[in-house]
Amino acid sequence: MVRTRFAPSPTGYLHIGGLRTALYAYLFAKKHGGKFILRIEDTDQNREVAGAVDVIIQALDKAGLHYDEGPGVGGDCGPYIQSQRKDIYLKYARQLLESGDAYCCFCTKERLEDMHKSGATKYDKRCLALSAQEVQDRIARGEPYVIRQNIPSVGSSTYHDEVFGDITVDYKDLEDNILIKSDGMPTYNFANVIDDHLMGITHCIRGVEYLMSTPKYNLLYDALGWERPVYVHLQPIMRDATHKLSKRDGDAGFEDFLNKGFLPHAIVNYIALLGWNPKDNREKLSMSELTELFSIDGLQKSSSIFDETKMRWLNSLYIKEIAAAEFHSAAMPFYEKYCADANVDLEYLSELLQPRVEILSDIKDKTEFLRAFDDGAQTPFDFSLFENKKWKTDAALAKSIIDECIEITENAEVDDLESVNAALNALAEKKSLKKGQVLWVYRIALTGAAATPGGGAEMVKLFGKEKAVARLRKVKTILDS
RNA sequence: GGCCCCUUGGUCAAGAGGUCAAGACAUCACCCUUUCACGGUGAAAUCGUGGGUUCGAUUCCCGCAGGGGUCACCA
Repeated sequence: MVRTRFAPSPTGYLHIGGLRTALYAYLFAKKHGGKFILRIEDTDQNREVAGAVDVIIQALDKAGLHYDEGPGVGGDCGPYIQSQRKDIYLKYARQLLESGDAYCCFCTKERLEDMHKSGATKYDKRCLALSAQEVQDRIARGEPYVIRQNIPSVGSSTYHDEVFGDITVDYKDLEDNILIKSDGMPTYNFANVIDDHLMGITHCIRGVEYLMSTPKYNLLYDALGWERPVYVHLQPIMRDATHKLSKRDGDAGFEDFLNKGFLPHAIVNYIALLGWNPKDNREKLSMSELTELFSIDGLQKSSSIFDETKMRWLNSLYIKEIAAAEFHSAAMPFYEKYCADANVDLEYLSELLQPRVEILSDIKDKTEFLRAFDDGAQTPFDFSLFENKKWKTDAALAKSIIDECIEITENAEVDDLESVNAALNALAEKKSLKKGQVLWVYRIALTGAAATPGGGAEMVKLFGKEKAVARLRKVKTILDS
């Protein structure tokens, strides 16, 4: 049975790269009828962030990555939070101490620092030479110590990675890393191995930053007599050619994109395609399609650059297909923020906006005309907007038909778009103008904006007759003066 | 710096010795259209570099360059 895991450290937000790692682990497990597990790696007590675990849990839920075992849902291999598993690690550390695969180290941070200053790139194994008696005495004296992994000083290790192939690393390039810190907590290097084994993880899917240290973990698996998992290392998602997506630059949080008005699945769909492809040309894929198509041989060896523009495009596809009511409620927070004083039919506004926004926050710009017109200025907008080179219109033309426009609006059956347009067409005919000329002038007079989410008739319906007429009258006053 | 990894248009990418080197986003043009958007058609744009191997290299090998990763009592 395939078992994969997502093992984030709780930093207070879910990184887009982390989400993609989680997604691949999830898809791989689901594709093979296996289990997807969430484990929290919080062994660094200095980095604790309050509420951070909930942030991750909620984000995974929104993204649709439902885990089978983990905090909150339980499972047979709990607890799933490493800080609650302290004793477990200690037990195996002792076993390693006995077999000689690990040793106690009393070197102070100062000595370690001095070593590095004098050019050393790794720990010199000094404490490995300590006698059993001396170790015992110093522990008894209460001297702080750590437990280090005893890595062979010669030889090399080769292992297979599913995306990078065979990776060989010389032992001399590996340090005797710390397994148990002086506070008794394990380091990632240790906890990760113990937990992956105890939790039955069969496929270890994680970032490339662990590619080089994997031989160390393999040594641990071997020393403990455990079977190594299959490794799948993933290249990072980049902001540009030389920088990773980072929290610091504000372009890395899943929640940030949600707040910008991206739909959760659009984000998931997009990042699925960043570093993986299904070998056919489909790009808009549901979770079940992703599950069905996912395969590690579609994984990319090189890193890829995050392109928000393309994600916007994908998002627009999803926005167009959601139900009108769903769009409306998703748009609500943006109306509250940007259209609070607009006094228009918001449901109708949603109907007009849904096919025209790529992400929900586009609502701000798309509704600019609702805010700009009524700002109390003498001229409600720049009348040069009446000028249209294709239709050959200008303010003078506007002036010549503004009375009729007002009249049509006053008599309009506002909800009946066709009748309003018919009246406008009749006006064009009467004045020997082209349809477009009248319609352009009418829409501009009504909205004062070069681009609006709909034509003149739609705008009248949106504003309501009273407001539409008031606007036209205001324009007439200025046109006449 | 040592070690490990990566390198196809602006971006995501297919391609695995012989292709006019797919497709998508973005860009531009045209069409549709009362604006914007949608949609349609089309254009421009790519194999980092130098050597090999081969009848033939984007594809295989070596070097170089560029980029990334890693060398913590962080994960």
